[in-house]
Amino acid sequence: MVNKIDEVQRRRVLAEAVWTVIRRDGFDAASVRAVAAEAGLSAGSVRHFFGTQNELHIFAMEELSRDIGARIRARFEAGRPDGTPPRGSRARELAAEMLGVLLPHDKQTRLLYEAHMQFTIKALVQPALAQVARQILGEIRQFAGAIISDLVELGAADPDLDIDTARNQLCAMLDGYALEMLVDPAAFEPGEPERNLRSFIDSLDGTTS
Amino acid sequence: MVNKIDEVQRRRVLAEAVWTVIRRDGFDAASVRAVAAEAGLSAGSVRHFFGTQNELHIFAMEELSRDIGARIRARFEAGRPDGTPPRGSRARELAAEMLGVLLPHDKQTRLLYEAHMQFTIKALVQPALAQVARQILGEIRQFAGAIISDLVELGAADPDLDIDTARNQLCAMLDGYALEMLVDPAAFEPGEPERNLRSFIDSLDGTTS
DNA sequence: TCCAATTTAGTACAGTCGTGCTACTTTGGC
DNA sequence: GCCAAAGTAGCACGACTGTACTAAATTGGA
Repeated sequence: MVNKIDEVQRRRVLAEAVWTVIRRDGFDAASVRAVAAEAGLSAGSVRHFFGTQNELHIFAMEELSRDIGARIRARFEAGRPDGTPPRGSRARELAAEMLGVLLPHDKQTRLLYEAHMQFTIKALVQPALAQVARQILGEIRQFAGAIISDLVELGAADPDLDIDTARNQLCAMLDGYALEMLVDPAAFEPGEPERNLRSFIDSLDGTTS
Repeated sequence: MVNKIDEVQRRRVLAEAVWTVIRRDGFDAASVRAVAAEAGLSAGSVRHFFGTQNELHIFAMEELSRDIGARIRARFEAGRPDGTPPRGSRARELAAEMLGVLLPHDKQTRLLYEAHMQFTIKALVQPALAQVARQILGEIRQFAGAIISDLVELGAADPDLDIDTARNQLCAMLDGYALEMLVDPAAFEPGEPERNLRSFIDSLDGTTS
């Protein structure tokens, strides 16, 4: 075996090249040649790791999905360093902070979301991508649901709260803010989406705030 | 003058052909030839009404923006047939109903939004489209703001409500629901987004519901 | 009926595309 | 040093692209 290069890593590099091209020129600009050039390879070499362009696209989107999922789980677990989350007002504050991981406020998150949105919208017309798109949205939904459930369990939210409704509202708000912040970042003052998210979380508390 | 065909109408027809192609295969599939074929014309004929492909794309997006704006204004005015909107709980109910015009629940709205999203995401990588994209988002923002303001003025919402915050939350929720409903319509039960929107509007009332 | 302006159709050109294919270079085990 | 496998580069093919251009068809006014 003369396996000099790490295939897994190489596929990862190519996936990231797809993201870069897509962020710069959109999904359909991610031709085999353009991705190869971005990664500093030849088109023939790319074909050695991905049989078809579609395979490359799907892998790149799945890899992005894995990245976003990992970000979410990392943030969720980091919010509970000692295993026992705080209660009351502090619990809501922490919840809002954790939700911030899903907003494109810093450069890195923004880059991630630009590619994510390009993939997601292309998935509307390319069924092979639709499954992955739904998976990412499902991950966000699950994350939001866990946060809401926790708040109720901790007594930091109205015990009579309709969890499904609150989770769906929160999800929509997250996705909507992400979209709006990508399209028109100048429309928001720094920290504004985060504060509004916090405000929503606080409103889940039945007692008068 | 031998102006036999209506240029305005012809440009509208071509814009709609752009929407159709974009909904079916994505933004970049809207080539001059594909749009011409969709409209039943030749590429040369399309070029007679639009000098370049970019001009065609921008006009198609602006036309869509105008359509959405008109839908919003029509719904807003239809909600006030006698000029004086109702008060209290009925005011909130009406507000939620009006907001429904921005959700892709029926076929026609869905078609409109599929094209809208394709344009919007492509605008992330095509500055010439970005201005139109921000304009549409601004229109939604203005609509949501007007509804919130009305509720406060009518005494149907907490007088101490932070209007900007509520408007931004509502906007994000609208955009997010629209996106999610396009990507994964099966994730929502019939009328669920509308009910959740209503629930949010109701929560703006300071008094215990 | 006929002219002239408008509209349409079609062609041509220089690019880029995905993919299949072949030849070349590199490299680890012997 | 040598060989075989792995990786790379590059070409060829047919198809599609935007745009420029020209010739044909259409049609209303005189």
